[in-house]
Amino acid sequence: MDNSPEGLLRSHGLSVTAQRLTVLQTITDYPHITADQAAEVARKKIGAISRQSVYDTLNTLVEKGLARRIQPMDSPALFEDRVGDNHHHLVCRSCGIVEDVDCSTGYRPCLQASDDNNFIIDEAEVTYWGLCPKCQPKSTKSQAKQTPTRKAKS
Amino acid sequence: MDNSPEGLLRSHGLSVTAQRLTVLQTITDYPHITADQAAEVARKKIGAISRQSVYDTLNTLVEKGLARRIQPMDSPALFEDRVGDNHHHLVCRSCGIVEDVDCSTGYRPCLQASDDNNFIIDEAEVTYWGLCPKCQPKSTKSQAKQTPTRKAKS
DNA sequence: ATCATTATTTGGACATAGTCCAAAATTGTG
DNA sequence: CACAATTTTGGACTATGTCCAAATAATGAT
Ligand SMILES: [Mn+2]
Ligand SMILES: [Mn+2]
Ligand SMILES: [Zn+2]
Ligand SMILES: [Zn+2]
Repeated sequence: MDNSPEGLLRSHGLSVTAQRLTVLQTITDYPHITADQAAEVARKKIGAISRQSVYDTLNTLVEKGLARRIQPMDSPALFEDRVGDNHHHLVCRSCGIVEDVDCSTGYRPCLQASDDNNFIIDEAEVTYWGLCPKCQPKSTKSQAKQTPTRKAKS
Repeated sequence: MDNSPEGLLRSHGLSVTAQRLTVLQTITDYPHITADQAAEVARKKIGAISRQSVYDTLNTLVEKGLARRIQPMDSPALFEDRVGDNHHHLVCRSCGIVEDVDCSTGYRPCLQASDDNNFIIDEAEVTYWGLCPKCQPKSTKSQAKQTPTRKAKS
């Protein structure tokens, strides 16, 4: 009924547990975190939590619409608590950092397919690939030798 | 030098092997195929091919720009030979079928991010999610009970 | 507060997709 | 044909995630 984390869980029919509260806090603190990274963080906060519980919690949060899962190529799934706005993502090919981008047309689905092939489209998922500021060649200055982890496509 | 499959491989510095020719033909015949499915098809054509060789060939083809890899959520990587046009994809949440969609603005990157966060963007990857014609509720008629394999997001 | 019921958590096994590696086979070259 | 370089093979291994049944914890009703 209130808007505390506890109330948020209860209002979605979920019982309140230390594990869920911790995972929920974790994806708020660290948007675009992997399940295993979230487990690490959660363990620092509450001492122990099973891997399965982290996965269960994340899956439940996604089901209930309290979290969103994205899955950039060559990355394990990433979780965030920013939901409902169908925002998009910028991914750095070199360091893998993920940044949010507002949906340019505001609402989901935000894009018309040039031909919808008679599909009923409910979502347009957009991933922008490129180089983040830190990973960009620094023109004249001595350039840090980056080993790209994700190669640009043809 | 010519435009046979053999010439295509040679012109990219690759030696010509039965395995490569077969995998190349396979992704032409079956766009959006998985590595394991491609292995199955290839085996029917030439009797035997190792799983590793299929993966190696597909990776090499992608590196050389002769194939493209896409990775819809909850799916293994899919390969196709349609390259260089940065086209997009429609994915059915129910049956998983993947269809091509032309890039609406013609050239890559085809979309401006609303804020590029100072990234240098080289590609905009778009995946449209929805229901294919076969998986859509058939209004009045008796409706096949579909068990969606991929749930719609909040 | 205590109990009973239900939901959650745990750890271990299992599944899938993919890579690493060294030996064997094949390809391209002279 | 023979040699060197490349590719293929099969088996082990890794990473990410799910399945399962037993143990534990949370909720609702006395
Ligand atoms: Mn985000
Ligand atoms: Mn395609
Ligand atoms: Zn970067
Ligand atoms: Zn379908």
